[in-house]
Amino acid sequence: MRYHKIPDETVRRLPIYLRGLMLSADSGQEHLSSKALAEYVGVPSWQIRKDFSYFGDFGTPGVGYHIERLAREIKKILRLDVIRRTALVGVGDLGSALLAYPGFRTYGLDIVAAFDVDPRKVGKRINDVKVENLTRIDTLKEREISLAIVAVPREAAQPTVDSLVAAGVKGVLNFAPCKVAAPKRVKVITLDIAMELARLPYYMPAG
Amino acid sequence: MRYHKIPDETVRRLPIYLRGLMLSADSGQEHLSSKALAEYVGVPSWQIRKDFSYFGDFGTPGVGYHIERLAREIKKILRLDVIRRTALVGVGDLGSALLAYPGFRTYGLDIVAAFDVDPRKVGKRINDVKVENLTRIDTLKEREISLAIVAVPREAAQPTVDSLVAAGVKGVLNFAPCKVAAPKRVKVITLDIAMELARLPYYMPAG
DNA sequence: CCATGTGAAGGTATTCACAGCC
DNA sequence: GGCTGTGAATACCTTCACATGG
Repeated sequence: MRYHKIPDETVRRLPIYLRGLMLSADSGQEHLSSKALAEYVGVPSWQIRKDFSYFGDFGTPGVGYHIERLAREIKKILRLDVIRRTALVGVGDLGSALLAYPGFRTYGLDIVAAFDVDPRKVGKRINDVKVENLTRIDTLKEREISLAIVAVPREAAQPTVDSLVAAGVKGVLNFAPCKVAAPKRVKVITLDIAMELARLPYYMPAG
Repeated sequence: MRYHKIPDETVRRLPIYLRGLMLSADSGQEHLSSKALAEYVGVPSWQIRKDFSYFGDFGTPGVGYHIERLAREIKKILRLDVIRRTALVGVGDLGSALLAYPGFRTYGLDIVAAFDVDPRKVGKRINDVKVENLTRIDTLKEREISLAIVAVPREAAQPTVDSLVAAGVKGVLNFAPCKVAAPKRVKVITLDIAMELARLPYYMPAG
């Protein structure tokens, strides 16, 4: 069943598979079965096969999937096969931590610019990135930066996203705990850390 | 339709509603319609009404929902009506940022203990919490700490969760980018920040 | 024989439209 | 009139079982 529309839930899982594939690439093996990958990532093997079936035949029956090839294909689907330069807005505690966070590299993503309103932060260097004044946000387009991470206080989130959109950004990862509006050509994913912690107690029996 | 089983997706949205209710509580209004709440939180009004319908009749036709009462009820459902003390393991960049993060308070959650293996970090005070040696993790039970946040490197995640489970923790928010195993009486939510950023390009048209 | 890929079945969540109530 | 609560319809996702292919 080639070239079907890929379900959102599958897209959500693709980065997990990619991570697993890259981890298992170190094992020396060239191929990997859906069952073995399932072990790595904690998703049932039939789910993995179903997910992969949405975008073509990449496995070999009796053998498994070619790790290298599958990883490349997933990157292509996720559009991680071209360089994606990312900007960070808001260099507070969380922003600084994100600047130092090595995890983005896993997916070929890099934070190459950082902005803040606070003049005391402007000019600082964190992890090889110089913090710039927020007013310079309009240089993003010419610098070919199409992704942004928003780590500003809640009140500043909407104006921040507005200026990012004006600067030509196409995708935003928002850490501010609020809804932000954007034209639908711009994808916004909001990640409210506290919210995730808040739904844990629901699943805890007692105490 | 009272006392139905609450769908997982509804549980996921409850903290959003709670946040919206608390924000709108400042408006001076006593009541709020599903439509008005929809504006605040960015979830359609029919979805909100459906979600609330799973746990009883809290609204008044023609008037809306009593903000205070609904907020209290949601807290009860999420089991946020009792004190939930939280521990943090791993006081690196991300861990430190989480210690300073004020957002948990929104849900009545507090980080009251922090642990790290690095002796240079032990003894430090961040945001009124003293960093303790990791070996003291076994004191969690007697200190009535049932939630934990894991912000350690990937390799350390599984052993960390193991010792948390041994120390009686019932819920874990894991920031390490990997699957972690735990007995099913313990709920683990893994939040891989880079993964969220990685699925943005998929939704971006071009460039 | 082993592992993939996929129709079909089953389950869950979203969306609609409207009856019922203030 | 306005807004809630909900059955019914729809869409979506998961799970299974097995035919197919190396």
